[in-house]
Amino acid sequence: MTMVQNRAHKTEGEADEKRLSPASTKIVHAAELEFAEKGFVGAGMKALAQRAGGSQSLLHYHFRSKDQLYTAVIRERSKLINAERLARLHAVDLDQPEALANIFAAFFLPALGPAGGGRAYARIFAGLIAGNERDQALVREFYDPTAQKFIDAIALTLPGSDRAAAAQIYQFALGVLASVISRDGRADRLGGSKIASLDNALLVDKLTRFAVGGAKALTN
Amino acid sequence: MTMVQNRAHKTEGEADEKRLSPASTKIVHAAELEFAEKGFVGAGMKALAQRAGGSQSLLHYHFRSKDQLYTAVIRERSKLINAERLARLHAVDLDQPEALANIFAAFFLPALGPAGGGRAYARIFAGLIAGNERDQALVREFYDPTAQKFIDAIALTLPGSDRAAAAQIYQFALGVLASVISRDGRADRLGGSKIASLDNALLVDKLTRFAVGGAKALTN
DNA sequence: TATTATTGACTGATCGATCAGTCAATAATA
DNA sequence: TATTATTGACTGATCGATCAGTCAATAATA
Repeated sequence: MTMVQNRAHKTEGEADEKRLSPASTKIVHAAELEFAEKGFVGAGMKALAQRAGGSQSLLHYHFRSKDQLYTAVIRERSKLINAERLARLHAVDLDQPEALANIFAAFFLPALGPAGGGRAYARIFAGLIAGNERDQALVREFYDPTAQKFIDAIALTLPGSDRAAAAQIYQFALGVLASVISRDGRADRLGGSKIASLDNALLVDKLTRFAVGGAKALTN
Repeated sequence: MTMVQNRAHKTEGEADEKRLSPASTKIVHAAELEFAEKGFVGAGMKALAQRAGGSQSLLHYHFRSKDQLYTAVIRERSKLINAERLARLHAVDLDQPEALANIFAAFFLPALGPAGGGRAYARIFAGLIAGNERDQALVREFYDPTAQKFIDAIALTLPGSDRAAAAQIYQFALGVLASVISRDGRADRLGGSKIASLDNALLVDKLTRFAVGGAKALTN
C-alpha cells in the first residue's frame, strides 16, 4: 500500500519542471491528438504510445500516470494561450471607445491562432468547459487566473457593470468561443452554405461584435 | 461480423418505438445519470445496471448495446425539449417588436426547465455539443430539425440577416446556453459572489438579452 | 588513463481489474 | 402453453500500471 517512488528523478508531469525534454514534448503532442479524438477515458495509453513512436512504458516513465500526462497537455497549451491573451490584454488602451471590443478580441484570438494548437486542443478545451469535476479543477488551475484579469478589464471598461456582471459576460463569451472552436463549418452546414469554414480574422470579428453587443445589452 | 438479431421482440432502443415500457424508462433514467457523471466511455454497464436496480444483462435485453441505450437517452430527452421549444416558438408573434427576444426565450427556456431534465442531462447535452463524430451525428438527428425552424424564425425576424447569418447567430446562442447549462455557480465563483445559482427566469432573461444584443450587433 | 559506479532513458512481459456483451436457464405473465 | 422478462455465470478483449532488466552516457575512483 506504500507509494514508494522508486526512481530518484523528477517526473516531467510535475509542475515545477520549467521546460519539457524533447522526448516529453513529443509525447505531449501525441497525447494532445489522442485525447482530442477520444477524450480522457477513451484515449488509450497503448495507442497513444504508438502515436508517439515509443513504448507504453515510456509514457509512465515520463509522466507516471495518464492523469498527469493529461494535465501536462493542458498545462503546456494553456501556458501559450494565457501568455498571448495577457500580452494582448495589456496592449489594450482602456480609454479608447473600442476598448471593450479589443478586450474580447484579445480573449478570442489566441485560442483560434497558432498558440491555440488548432482543432486538436480546441476539442480538448471545449470538453474541459463541459467536463466533470477533474476537468473543472484543471480549468480553475490553469485558466482562472487569466480569466480574472479579463473580468477586471471588462468591469472597468463596460459602463454600468460590476465584477459579477462582468464575470457572467465572461462566461457567456467563453461559451460562444467554445461553441465555435471545436466545430468548424457547423454554422455553415445549418445555414446551407457550402463554405467550409470562416477565415480566422473574420471569425474573431464576428465573435467580438456578438460579445460586445451582448455585453452592452446586458448592462443597459 | 453479422448483425443477427437473435431475439424476435423489438428492442426499445429502436426509433419506431413510440413509448418506453416502465422497465425501459427506469433504465433510461439511470443511464441519464450515469452518462452525465462519467461520459459515454466512462459509464459502466455494470454500474448503470446497479443504479437501475436490475442486472447488466437486462440492459442488453432492452437496448441491445450501450450505444443504443445512449441514443435512447438523447432521444427521450430531446423529444421533450423539442416539443416545448416548438410550441413556444409557434406562440411567438413575429410582428411584435420583441419577437426576436421571444424566439430566443423559446429556445433557452425549455432546456433550463423541467423538460430539460436538470443538471444530469444538461451535462450530457453540453458534451454532445463539444463531442466526437457520433455525438455530432446524434445532434444532427435529434436537434437539427428543430434548429432549422429557429434559424428560419431568426432570419425572418432580424433585419438585415439571411439564413447564413441566422445560422451563425443560432450557433452562438447555443454556445452561450451550453456554457451556462452545465455549470451553475461558475460565473458567481469567478465574480466572487456567494449566491450559488441564478433563478431560472432571471437566467433566461440574461441569456435572451445577451443573444438579442449580440444578434443585432452582428447585423448592423 | 583505465576501471568502476551511477544515472537516465527506455523496453517487453506481465499484472489484476474492468469492460461490453453472450448465453442458457428460469421466472413471470398472458 | 407460449411469450416475455430477467437472472447469474461466463467470455475475450482491453485497460492502466508495474516490473525487472538493458544499454549508452556520464561521473567517480584508482
